[in-house]
Amino acid sequence: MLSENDENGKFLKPYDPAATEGRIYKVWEDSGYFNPDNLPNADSRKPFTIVMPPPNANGNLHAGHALFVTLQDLMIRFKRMQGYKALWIPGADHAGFETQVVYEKKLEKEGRSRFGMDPKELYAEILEFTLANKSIMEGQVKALGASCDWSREKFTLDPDVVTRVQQTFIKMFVDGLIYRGKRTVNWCPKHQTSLSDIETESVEENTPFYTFKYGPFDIGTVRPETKFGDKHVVMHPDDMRYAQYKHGDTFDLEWINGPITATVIKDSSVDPEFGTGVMTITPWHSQVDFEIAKRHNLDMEQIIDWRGKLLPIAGEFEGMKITEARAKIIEKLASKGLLVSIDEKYQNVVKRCYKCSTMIEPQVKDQWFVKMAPLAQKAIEAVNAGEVKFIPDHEEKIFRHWMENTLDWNISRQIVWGIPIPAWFKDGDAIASLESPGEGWVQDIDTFDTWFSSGQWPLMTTGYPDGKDFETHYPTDVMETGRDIIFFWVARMICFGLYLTGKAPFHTVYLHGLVNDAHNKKMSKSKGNVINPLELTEKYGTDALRMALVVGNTPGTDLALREDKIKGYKNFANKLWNIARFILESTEGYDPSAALSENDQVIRSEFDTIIADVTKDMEAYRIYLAAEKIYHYVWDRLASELLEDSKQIFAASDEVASASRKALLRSLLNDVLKVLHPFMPFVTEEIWQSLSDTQGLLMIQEWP
RNA sequence: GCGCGGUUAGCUCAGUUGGUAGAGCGCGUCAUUGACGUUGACGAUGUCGGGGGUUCGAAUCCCUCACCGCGCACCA
Repeated sequence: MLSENDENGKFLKPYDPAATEGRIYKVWEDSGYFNPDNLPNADSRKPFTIVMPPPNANGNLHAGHALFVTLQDLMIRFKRMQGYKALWIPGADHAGFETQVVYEKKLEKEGRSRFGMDPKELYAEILEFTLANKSIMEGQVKALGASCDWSREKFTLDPDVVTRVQQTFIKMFVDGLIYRGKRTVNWCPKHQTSLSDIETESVEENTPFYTFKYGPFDIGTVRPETKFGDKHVVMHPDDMRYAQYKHGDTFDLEWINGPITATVIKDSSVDPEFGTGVMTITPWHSQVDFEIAKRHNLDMEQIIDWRGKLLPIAGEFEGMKITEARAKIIEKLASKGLLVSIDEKYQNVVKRCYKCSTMIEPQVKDQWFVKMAPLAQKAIEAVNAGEVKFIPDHEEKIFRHWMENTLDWNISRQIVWGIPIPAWFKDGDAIASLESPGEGWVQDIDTFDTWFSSGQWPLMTTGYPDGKDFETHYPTDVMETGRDIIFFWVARMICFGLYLTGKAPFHTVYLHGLVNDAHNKKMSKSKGNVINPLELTEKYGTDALRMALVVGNTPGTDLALREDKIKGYKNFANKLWNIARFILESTEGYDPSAALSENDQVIRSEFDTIIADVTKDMEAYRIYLAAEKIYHYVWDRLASELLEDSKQIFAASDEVASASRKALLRSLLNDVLKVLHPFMPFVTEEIWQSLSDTQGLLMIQEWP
């Protein structure tokens, strides 16, 4: 019998994750096996590689991080045990705009503002903030049991990454895939930067639709405050109602601030069915109008400044915020008898900044753009060829749909926190170069969209183009990440990978859903329903949290994280603990070579069938099923039936039957620990270390 | 407007190639101090969103409708 003073006396008490996990993690880390080069027979192993999505180093880990760490660690531990050279590369993302937004909020709380700050000073402050967060996050990733190779950890601002990202930019510029363009961009007046199309949210809103008298025409608009400079009236060339007006005709009219001269433009992009079939254009503040103006070579003028206030062209309205100006402008037009009608029920799509919900102001600005069409074409081809597979597979349709309709990507950001764009300007010329091309050239002060660098992450982490891991570990195997960043990240990684190496950076994309609260509502600070995963690991143990995140959680589906579910798996960890205790106690001095009785052989092969089934599920990434199957075997079959049955056998005085059963239980326990290890690494390793017939770390045992 | 999901037990969700419905939590009854910060046995609750079709057989395949969620979208 076990006693308190025995080496294994700990089994007399319930399993204590808090006293176990840190110690076990250190044993693993010290073993060096997180680095696959140190694994037994490393050279003959086939590589299996996962690049960890680098968490944004601007805050604590949230429940979504816990999910991806768990899933990826599961895959890695499974493959490592299966004999692969399993490499999981951790990292951290400086997360350009995201981090800058977080830091600006912090400044705001301190009564400071980034505007007016010295850019170098601001950069240094954010860097310090980011590095501090990065180190906290590393500790949190470890607490979740991540068996990633810390010796290969990368940060998106590592000097080699920065240089390589800049070189990609230059290469794309030379290849004609990046151009400098004066085009309509999504401008956030609060954050004072342009944003890509996917960094805006289109929200349908009720906005009154005004119709004004514009000379002989009635024109409609939802934005009267932009209309000061409108001097072109556009209609469809085939619209017979306006056949008497010829393209290029001019006419005089009374407008907001007095008489102006307007010109008739015929353009087939105008929908004759909409409104009166006539509109005026504001090319500087509307993408559509900009396109029309460009087609007809019309001049364009800025009406609203970068802060969202009216410029001198607005006359008496100069300096007013557009929101306050609108009502006053309508009032003035009405008093002049130019207001025809108001449709109060009009539904309009408004773009908003995805971070602050400020209304995006379209502005014309010189920016760097990536030509997406040729890149997207290659990506679609790769998917068609089966080079990249999506789990769940319907995500492929979503990917395809986006890729087929993708617009050029604005990669310039007017913020300091990011990788500098290696570009130089002189007399309207723009070129890409790391060094100054000569006298008179001025360096671009913009930085890259953070996804321009993270899009190259699988290349950076494996040492593209000639690093030691590139040959062995690129293309990687699985990209496991959130469904919500399929466009931001997955699509771009595939494009960059194909462009730079001709190979997609991974063959499988496993997309998980969101981790929501217990009622399946999205977690948010404002709702106060944010669950901190680290608190859960402290309360229930990491193994319990991991199981709760994994069981029944199908890829692509959101998960409702319930504390009672985690508690259930804490009980399971304890159940396993007590199974071990029972087996240890009742098989003392057993004979490992005892022959199994016929019945025990059946029991053994029954478990072999379960193992084969679990293995199949794991290989097909049906982790949610694999977890449930092994759980049920352990609890319902092994504990509830086989252990109970064994008590009878041990009580009867049949030496042969007892010897057989003892050998059976030990063999079942060993393999249960192995199969459960990827799911519940801590408790299984802890038990493994207490068994007399086992050697080395469970972590590197051969999968049964 | 286009696209993608979902709708299964009170709640949160599984159901891998079509073969008479499952898990966890919760609930009810009984037992047990046992290897078990309990656990075990038994049990109740479902016309698997509505309708139609294919099939010997449909939660599962097809069509259609409804509702919920999400993504994309330059009609002023």
